[in-house]
Amino acid sequence: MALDENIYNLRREKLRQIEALGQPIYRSKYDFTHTIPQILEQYSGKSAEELESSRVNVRVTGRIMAIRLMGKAGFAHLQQGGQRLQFYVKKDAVGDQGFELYRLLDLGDHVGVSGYLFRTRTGELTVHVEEITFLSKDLLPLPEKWHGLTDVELRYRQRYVDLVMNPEVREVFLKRTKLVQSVRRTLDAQGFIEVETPMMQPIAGGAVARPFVTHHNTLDMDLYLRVAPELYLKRLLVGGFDRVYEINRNFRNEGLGWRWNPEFTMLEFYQAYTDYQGVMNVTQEVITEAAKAVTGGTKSKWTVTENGKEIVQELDWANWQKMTMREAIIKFWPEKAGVKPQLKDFASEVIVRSMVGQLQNSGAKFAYDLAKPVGATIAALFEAVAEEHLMQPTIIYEFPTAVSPLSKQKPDEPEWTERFEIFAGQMEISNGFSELNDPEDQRRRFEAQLKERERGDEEAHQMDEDYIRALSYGMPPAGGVGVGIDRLCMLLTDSHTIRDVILFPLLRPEKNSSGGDENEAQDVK
RNA sequence: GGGCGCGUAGCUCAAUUGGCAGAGCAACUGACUCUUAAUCAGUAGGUUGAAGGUUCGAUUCCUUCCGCGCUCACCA
Repeated sequence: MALDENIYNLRREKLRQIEALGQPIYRSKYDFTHTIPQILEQYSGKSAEELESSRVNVRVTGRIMAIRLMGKAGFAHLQQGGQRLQFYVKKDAVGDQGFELYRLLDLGDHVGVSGYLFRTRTGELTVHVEEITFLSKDLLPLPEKWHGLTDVELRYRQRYVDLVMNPEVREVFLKRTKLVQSVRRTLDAQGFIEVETPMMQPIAGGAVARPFVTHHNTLDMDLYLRVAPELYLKRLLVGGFDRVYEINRNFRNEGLGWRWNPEFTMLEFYQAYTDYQGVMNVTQEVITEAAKAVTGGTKSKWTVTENGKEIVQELDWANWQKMTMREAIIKFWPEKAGVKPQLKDFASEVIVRSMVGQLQNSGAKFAYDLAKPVGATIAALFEAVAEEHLMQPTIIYEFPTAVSPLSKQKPDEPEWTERFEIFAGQMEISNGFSELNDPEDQRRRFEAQLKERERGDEEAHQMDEDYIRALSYGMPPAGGVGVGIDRLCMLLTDSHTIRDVILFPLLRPEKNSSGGDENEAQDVK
């Protein structure tokens, strides 16, 4: 049983006693004159004398986070908007009934107090209460007051308690809101329009990932939760919306981890008549502005643990590193793997395979599949060799065609595409490219993906005939970008798990009785 | 799915080679009209995640299960 029944029942009894005092329980409104942050902002600078000479009457509400009773008087702290304000209750000032109510209050209760501001002997700004109004009862005990709630599972399962107890958690989510607001502001100012495209799609396209499946009863059809909005946004380019964006959830039926949650928030935007270089610039601006909105500057802290030691890195969001994927592999080629490859080596499948051999002989962990096209092997080399070194915001550009089914090829090198990704803090946070708009080329790419699928690659892209039809009506040249909002938020708030930037991350279902009940155990399996 | 670690009161944590399961906060009773980790006196709160095993005796050792965390794999 998750509830503490003793305390719950005691507090219900107190609720009855409060009702007996003539206070409506669970009343519907309270007219306040200030929020606690407003009072702190307006009166923190006022001296005791100033407050005394011009009496400031206030009505404020909040949740009681600390309470001290001393016979016929008492102090308590109210919390609202992440901030706290003390109030002082004196039996002489609130009367017998008012003081009886005060005696029945518990940590966590919501009250409204009416009175005037003063400073205590120790100088703390405090409300001298003349009337106290009961607003809502906390029937369950809050966590212990100075350690707070640290159990990570409880923090995620009961985020509401986490938010009450841990101001820094509240702060992260406020920053997340600032981030998203900033992204919208930057794109709106450049004439982008925000749209909403289907979350439920008959074909899960636009990214290579396993989808969630659901079913519509009336139409008796399976639908996929989208893995990306990409193909719909590009249909809008065909339709004449030249600058569109969407900030919304994507769903990928894959593992959970420090940077993966099955549903995550993605910004995607598309701009007609420009290429990957054009949208790269927009993306840099969007991210730099977001960093300013969240941190006030262009730099953010990123704490890395190396060999048990915490090292604080400073990520500079106004200073972008830039290199091609091939250059990155060469630059970060490990010494123990022998001679560095050269740019021209990537054109030879034989040499790329020998690079794989070199890397494996050096003992590096390296997952690859030689049955896949050579481009996929190069991308795997990049991940194995370079990704862990990409700490500062870095743009990696020119990706193999084999792993870029929706990107336009480089005119002079058809094995490579006009595509870039942005990395920071060893995470991929963005992916963009010149959009493939040749319907026949697109059909061939889909067909190549179908072969991968037949080979057993469940994540290979499906054929989307309607998308090809849309392209056949003519899509303007365009660049498009996706930005992982959760990961960007992690980087800007020094959060090292995606669960710390998602209010309600996915968790295993909670058991409704303690212990290993066998029937339930089977259900879980 | 593999490896490592953890699970003790509502919360945060103790408990010697395996020898009576404890503290602080929260709660309850009482005292206290400027406290702020309020203080003081007292009270209550536990199937030590679950099941089984070894043992005179298990929070401690073993097995299985459940849950959580970290990590590897998967996730362009």
